[in-house]
Amino acid sequence: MNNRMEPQYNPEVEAYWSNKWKEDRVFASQIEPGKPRFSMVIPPPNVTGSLHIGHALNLSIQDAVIRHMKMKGLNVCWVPGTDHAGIATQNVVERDLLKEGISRHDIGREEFLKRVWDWKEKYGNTILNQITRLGCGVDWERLRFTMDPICARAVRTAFKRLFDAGLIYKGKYLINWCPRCGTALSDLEVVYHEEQSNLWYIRYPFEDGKGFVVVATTRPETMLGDTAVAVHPEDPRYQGLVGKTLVLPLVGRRIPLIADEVVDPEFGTGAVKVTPAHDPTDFEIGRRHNLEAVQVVGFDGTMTDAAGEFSGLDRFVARQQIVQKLAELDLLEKVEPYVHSVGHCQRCDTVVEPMISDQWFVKLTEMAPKAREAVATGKVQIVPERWAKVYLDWIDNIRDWCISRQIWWGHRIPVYTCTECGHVFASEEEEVTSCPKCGGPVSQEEDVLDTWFSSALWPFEVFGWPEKTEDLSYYYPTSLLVTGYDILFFWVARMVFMAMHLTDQVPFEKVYLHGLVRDEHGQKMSKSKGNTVDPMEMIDEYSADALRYALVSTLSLGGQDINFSVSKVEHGKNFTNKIWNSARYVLGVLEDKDVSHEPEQFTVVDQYILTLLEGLKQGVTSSFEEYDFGAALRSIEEFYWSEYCDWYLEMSKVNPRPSTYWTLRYVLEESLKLLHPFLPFVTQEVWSRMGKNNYLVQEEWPKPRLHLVNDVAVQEVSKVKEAVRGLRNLRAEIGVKPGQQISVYVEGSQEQWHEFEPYMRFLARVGEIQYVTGHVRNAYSVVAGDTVFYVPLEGLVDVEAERKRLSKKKAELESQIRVYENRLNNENFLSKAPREVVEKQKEELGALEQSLALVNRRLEELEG
RNA sequence: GGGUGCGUAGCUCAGUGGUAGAGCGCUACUCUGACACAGUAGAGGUCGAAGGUUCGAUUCCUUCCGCACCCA
Repeated sequence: MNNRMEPQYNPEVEAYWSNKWKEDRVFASQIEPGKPRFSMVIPPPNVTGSLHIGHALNLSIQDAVIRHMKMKGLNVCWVPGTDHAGIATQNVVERDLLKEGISRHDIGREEFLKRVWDWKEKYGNTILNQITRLGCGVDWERLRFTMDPICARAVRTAFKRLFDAGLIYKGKYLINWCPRCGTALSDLEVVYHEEQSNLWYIRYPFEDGKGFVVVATTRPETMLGDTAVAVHPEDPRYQGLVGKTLVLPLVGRRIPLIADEVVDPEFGTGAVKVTPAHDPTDFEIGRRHNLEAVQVVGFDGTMTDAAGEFSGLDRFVARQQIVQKLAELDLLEKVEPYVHSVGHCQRCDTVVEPMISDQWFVKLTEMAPKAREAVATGKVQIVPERWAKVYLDWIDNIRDWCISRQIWWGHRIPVYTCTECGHVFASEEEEVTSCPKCGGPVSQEEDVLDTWFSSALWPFEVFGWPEKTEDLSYYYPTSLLVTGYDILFFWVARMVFMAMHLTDQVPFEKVYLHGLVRDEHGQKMSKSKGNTVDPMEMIDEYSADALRYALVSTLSLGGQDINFSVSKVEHGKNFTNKIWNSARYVLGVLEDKDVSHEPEQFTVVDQYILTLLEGLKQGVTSSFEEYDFGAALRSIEEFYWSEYCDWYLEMSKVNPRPSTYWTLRYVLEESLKLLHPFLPFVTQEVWSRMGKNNYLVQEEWPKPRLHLVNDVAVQEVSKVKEAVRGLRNLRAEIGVKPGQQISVYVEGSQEQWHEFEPYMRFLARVGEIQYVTGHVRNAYSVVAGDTVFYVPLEGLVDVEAERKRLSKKKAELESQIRVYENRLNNENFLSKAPREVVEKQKEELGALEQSLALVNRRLEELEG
């Protein structure tokens, strides 16, 4: 017995190992010319954030991949880093300022940025420490932050190249505006939720006093900015009226009644108000019909001077008052309850206001073909494959990307205007003081770039782009990207766009998109629902391995969302303890044994476990190749717990031989290697307890050793298991005390069973064993395959109980036999099914019939 | 409106063209010399519905129903 190993695994060792991996630079990667490499960049988490359960899943998968690849002998490089997360970070720091009662405008841009950097220095390491704690094998020497000078340089260069190529432009367009954040947003940053509201029907009188047109709207406050009313050109209700002039209520503006194809005659009255300054569809109508755009909602969310008497009111207050006023004037025909979808700011959930504004855009429409081709041709392979279609559909409907943000924290747009000659130019220099044309003074754009603009450069900027570095040529394109499907458009697609244009290469060869983590009943996790789980609490309470187990073992090949539950983490912890204790036992047994040489002969039982191990190695390796991490982990657990521990370890206690010791150790070691990518800590800890001085991740990934395979041995042992199970079942049913031995008379082949007698004795608590040819009186019986085991007991056998047991077995066998008979009596089956299938069915039927015959005979004997 | 995924044991999920498996939960027994974070035995399912393909469908196809998500 190895006294150094405690009876319970103590996960406190995890902190020790995660620090050791870091200190010993186990995952630091250097260029090794000629050696195949495997490179990956972390999806950089928000620097202000802390690890959430989705990160934990994402990182657990990547770490499993990295460790597996390293064990396969590749030069692995996993680059860690954090993202500056413009709006989110700015919001956090602004909130702090607010506590002091000041706004960022009070202290100015420079001072504000200083505060953000201070904040980052102080709290920005939180998430990095958490990544360490999870056990991630990242290359810490390559740590990057998206605001590092090298990344800033990459952003400027990327911007300049796109700008000079005419792929970035500035213009006045209708964009999504968040009045709370005070900035433009891209289309992707707007989230829509259904809201219960009203449809207001408003009368717009004709100028000539002959009646009115009723328009239906969900946004009465914007009527102040209406510059037309539109109907569908073929709508019979408005034939002959198009072209007439209406008087805009409350404002008095003369506006035309126009016809436009986009109007849906089914909506409301078929007539809609047109507000080009505050609605995307109306903006388009306005362009087609040369309508004026009157901005009535300001950038702060209050009504502008153009709103007349409502000027200065919040847009929602204005809505109430306008409706009330219309009602007073008898211009409100009716109000209907209406559910519609309203856009909100992804960051702060404020209702987004469409605004016409001068913003910077990337012409994704022009960049799309190359990005499309990369995926369509498989240069970038997306796993699971179905996401490729989603990606292509998105690209086929792509729109230009609004990249300017009216905030301070982020990469400032590197565009300068000469105040002398008016020359506008982009520069990759950090500081630009004079105009390259006339030498005059210049002023830089105030806005910063969308954070995703810089994230889109991540896979190449971390290796030194735009410099032609050795790192870049060795590690780039990266081998794999692992991320959640929720940022396919935000990030994955944009990386492909940028990489194809700027590096002429794909950013990564493969993308594995995993699902999102939900709560145990499949509900989305959210703070408001209170069903979130803090991964760090899970680690503290159960261990990082246990958490990783809970996440990864739940993964399926289809990339479905996974339902997280604490009970899975608990199970993970139980599993690590099982690993610990089985190793504890094996090491105890092996203490004084020499297992350095592979034996020439193995027992059947050794061969059984070795054969299953070979199958497992093959299965796990191919699961890795298919990105089926859940299946890989589940199959190792199944093997390790249900075969190695439950059967082999127990059988090894019976007459152990030198081959038994060797097999015990070999299977343990190979299992630890297979498990290491998933449960790095407990496997490493056990590995070192085995006296190994290296890191398990530096071991070679198990290779096939086919000479150890023996399928006959597996079949033989299966028969032993069946017999043992039958005898245990009998013991339980007739209430034999666990400690009490039973005698067994075997009616079957002594040749077959003799070798396994010791195992039967041990596993089923069997004492005396005799072989007989006829039936045994006063005994219970167990039919297993072609053998009957009789178990005589002191005292009388409960004939009724025995009859019941056998009848149940008989019924089971008969129903199975019926299925096989039906099949084999079917002419079509015999003629059309493959020969080997038919043969197999016949064999199976034969075995079942043999068992049934034995059961029937026993039942008859009971009568006699 | 267009698209995707999912409906298998009480719960959470694997899985396969030849009458279904796991974990948790449940019942009974065991602190048996690695592990009670464990072991042994057991109960529990017309694999969402209807058609079709097939010798044979829980598995492949179609339609429908229900749930979730994405896009407009």
